[in-house]
Amino acid sequence: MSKVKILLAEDDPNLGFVIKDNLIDKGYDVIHCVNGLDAERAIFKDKFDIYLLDVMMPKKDGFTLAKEIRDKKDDTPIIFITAREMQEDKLKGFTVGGDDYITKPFNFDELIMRMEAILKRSKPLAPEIKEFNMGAFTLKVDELKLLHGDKITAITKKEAALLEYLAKHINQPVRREDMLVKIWKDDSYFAGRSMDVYITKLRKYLKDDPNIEIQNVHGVGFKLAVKEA
Amino acid sequence: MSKVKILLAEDDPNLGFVIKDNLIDKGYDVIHCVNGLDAERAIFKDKFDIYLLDVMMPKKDGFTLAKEIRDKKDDTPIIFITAREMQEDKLKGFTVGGDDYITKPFNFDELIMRMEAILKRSKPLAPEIKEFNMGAFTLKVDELKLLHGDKITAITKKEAALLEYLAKHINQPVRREDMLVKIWKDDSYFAGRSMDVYITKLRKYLKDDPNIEIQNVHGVGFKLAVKEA
DNA sequence: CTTTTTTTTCATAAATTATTGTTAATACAA
DNA sequence: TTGTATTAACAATAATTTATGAAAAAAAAG
Repeated sequence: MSKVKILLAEDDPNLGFVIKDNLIDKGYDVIHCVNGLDAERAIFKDKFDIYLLDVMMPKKDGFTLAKEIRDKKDDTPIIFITAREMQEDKLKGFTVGGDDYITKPFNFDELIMRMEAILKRSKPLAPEIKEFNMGAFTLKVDELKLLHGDKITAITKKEAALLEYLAKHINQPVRREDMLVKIWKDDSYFAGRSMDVYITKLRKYLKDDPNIEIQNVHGVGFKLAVKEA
Repeated sequence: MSKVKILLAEDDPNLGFVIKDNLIDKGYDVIHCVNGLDAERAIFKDKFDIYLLDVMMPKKDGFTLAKEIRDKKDDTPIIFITAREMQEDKLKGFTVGGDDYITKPFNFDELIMRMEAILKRSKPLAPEIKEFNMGAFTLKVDELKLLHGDKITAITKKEAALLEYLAKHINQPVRREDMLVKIWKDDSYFAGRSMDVYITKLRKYLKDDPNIEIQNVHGVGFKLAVKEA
């Protein structure tokens, strides 16, 4: 199991460093942003396991960030940090999709335990070996390999991610938008064109088995269709 | 979706009833136990979606209950309720496998939101399949399929949307204007003509079963009429 | 820093679906 | 019954969406 990756958005330099150091000490991987805009950039660039967002920050507050995260269909856990013991803030935090709330000054162990409690629930969706069978093929996601009989094709990370998504929803249509948000993290025109290119590549890989194909569902997305024997 | 079932273990009769009534009011299914032993019995007898355990209770305290729950490999979410603002209690609660912690007196909305935040993560979200039966046909909205016996007809997004609308109001007239606004988002002359084309298409699909038809209701709209056997 | 691999962009073609135009049929009211 | 508005059906056109090769850019590896 690789390290848990945390985005810490906290503008108070002292508190921020203390939290960061302690978290790193506990074995977490921490990216520390000192204002809302930096945090926003990190959110759109990288993937984290949990967000620790200060509510009051210059440029962009924690609630706004949380809303942007959820708008991206990212359901990564969010814990808010606030200086005030304000009920309205707590409720607002949950309303924008937060998972928990911790008030400054806080006991560091409590933060750790709240984090662990949340991660415990959001993690189990990670089966150790990500392997999918479709028709005559086997996709080994982490090894970036596509197996067909004794033929092994090396594929790229994006190819694997896309095929994994299709394989997870085998024989049912998946929406373009969902795949783009999930894999490209960007539902734009060009991301869409890029995905089309990848669909073409995957089709080439899969054409060895006539029983499996990636069908287009016009105006909706694609479907990995397998004909049963 | 069936009701979320809560075990509430709270010995304070006033507080207990207030919480129970409020939860029931919010649409939850609540079993209320007034001491630790009753709660223990309920835990071993029934299955719940979430536990709300008071820490301080006669006969058996909340932490012990939590430990028993976890010992029987039940990972149902647990929220502790406590009267004291004691850090050690918080930590102990998490240590025995609790998910969250709420201190008396608490804001009821906060409890609800904390519960929802936890349930959101512990529930495997059901995709919710939109499916309609009409006569001998089954419409699978998201799969863009119309099934009739073992015959599967692929239909387009708009056809599916229109037929879904009609199916939702089966055997009752729906106004042209309503369908246009809902599906075409445009109640204009040409949108109306377009819809007529779609009605024609749908009629072709449905003509395999003489018991079902899209009737025109002159000056009003259409009606998906099914003759019962 | 250079090379190699991967990913994105671009241009264009192809496929599919949606809308519009036209004409005929039907229903309703006077 | 007759005139008018509404609806049906089909064909033609338009618009949108997707496919694909090749080139450019970006990222990773050496």
